[in-house]
Amino acid sequence: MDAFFASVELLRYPELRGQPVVIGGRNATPVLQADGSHQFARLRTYVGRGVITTATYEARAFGVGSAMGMMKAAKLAPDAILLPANFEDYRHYSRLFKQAVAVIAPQIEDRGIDEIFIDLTDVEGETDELAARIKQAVFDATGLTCSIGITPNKLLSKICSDLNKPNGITILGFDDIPERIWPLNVRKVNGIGPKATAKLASLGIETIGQLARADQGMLQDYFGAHYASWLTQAAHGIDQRVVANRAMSKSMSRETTFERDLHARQDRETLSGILVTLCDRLAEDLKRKGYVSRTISIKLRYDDFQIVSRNVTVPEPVADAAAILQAARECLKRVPLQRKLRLLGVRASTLEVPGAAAHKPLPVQGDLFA
DNA sequence: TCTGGGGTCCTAGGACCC
DNA sequence: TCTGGGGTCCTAGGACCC
Repeated sequence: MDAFFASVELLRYPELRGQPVVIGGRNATPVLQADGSHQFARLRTYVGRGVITTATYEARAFGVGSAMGMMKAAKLAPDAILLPANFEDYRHYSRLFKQAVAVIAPQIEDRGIDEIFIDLTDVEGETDELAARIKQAVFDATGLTCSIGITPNKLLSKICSDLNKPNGITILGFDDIPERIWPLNVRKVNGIGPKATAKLASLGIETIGQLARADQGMLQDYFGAHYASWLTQAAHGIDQRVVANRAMSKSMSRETTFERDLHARQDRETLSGILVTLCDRLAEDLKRKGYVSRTISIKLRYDDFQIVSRNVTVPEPVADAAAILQAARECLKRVPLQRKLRLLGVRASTLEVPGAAAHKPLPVQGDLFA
């Protein structure tokens, strides 16, 4: 989806169309005026720790974008309109667009709130006509635009879906790789993040084409055999992964960054209240999905941004807030609490659906020596 | 007064079992 | 002058993604 959160907000506030708008923070709810219009906050008035989750393309023209600190963004685009995130709305539109696509092509893999992989192998129709149909269905259901890449596999489609944003269609075959993929920066590959990009740059590798030609032995020395081999395959556009409809979540979590850093002793009451709230919310989430959990974890971020986690496996799966809280407190006892804290989180993993027969995945036929 | 919140997958060591 | 080979589960951290 194109600038998803911001685009959903524009459905509600169409008067903001064409303006730089950013989504983020907690307390920038527009105020309804007596004349029926809204008073919107400007980015320059923002004080606090938030980051931008989404920016309209007009805002991006100022150099602001996702994950940028809002204080920094305010310097680049002080007059941009600031709106708080409404995740309920986004989840609603997320369901709508996914359902609309599913009518045309049922084989779908979820990639988060605003993105999916679609297997079009067995769907009738010409490629370009299919892309147009999908975009139209999404628009009819939501009033929102999306961008589509159609290629032989997930890796290439992910790259291509980004090449013609917003409202774009990119169709590409293996033969097009040298011309259209190899000039791109390695960072465009899903799975090459900031760390790997920096390491590759230090080896003189900037583009996907350079990566494709890189010496395998050198890559192995720097990245290990497994990742090195994946890098080379990726650079050649090779990706055998299937579009998999995952039925169950692996984990669910709730976390929060505090308005100011808190100390385990001085701010004991405040922290305790936050922990209780997080456990309550997590329990709600689990119950809504019908999950129970056997592993409860806590996550702390210290004021120096170091992250630590502790987890405990409980003898019987839990879903209620009190049991989660108890497990979380067990974990907290095992973590150093000298430094001030910036973030606290609680996670439930090893999820099960009570009553459902324990589902063991079938062993995959090995291809190891083929 | 840089740096959110929700996830997935991988690695690696240790305990423990047969 | 020893201490195999296979497996599972648990824990902690890290890279990466939306």
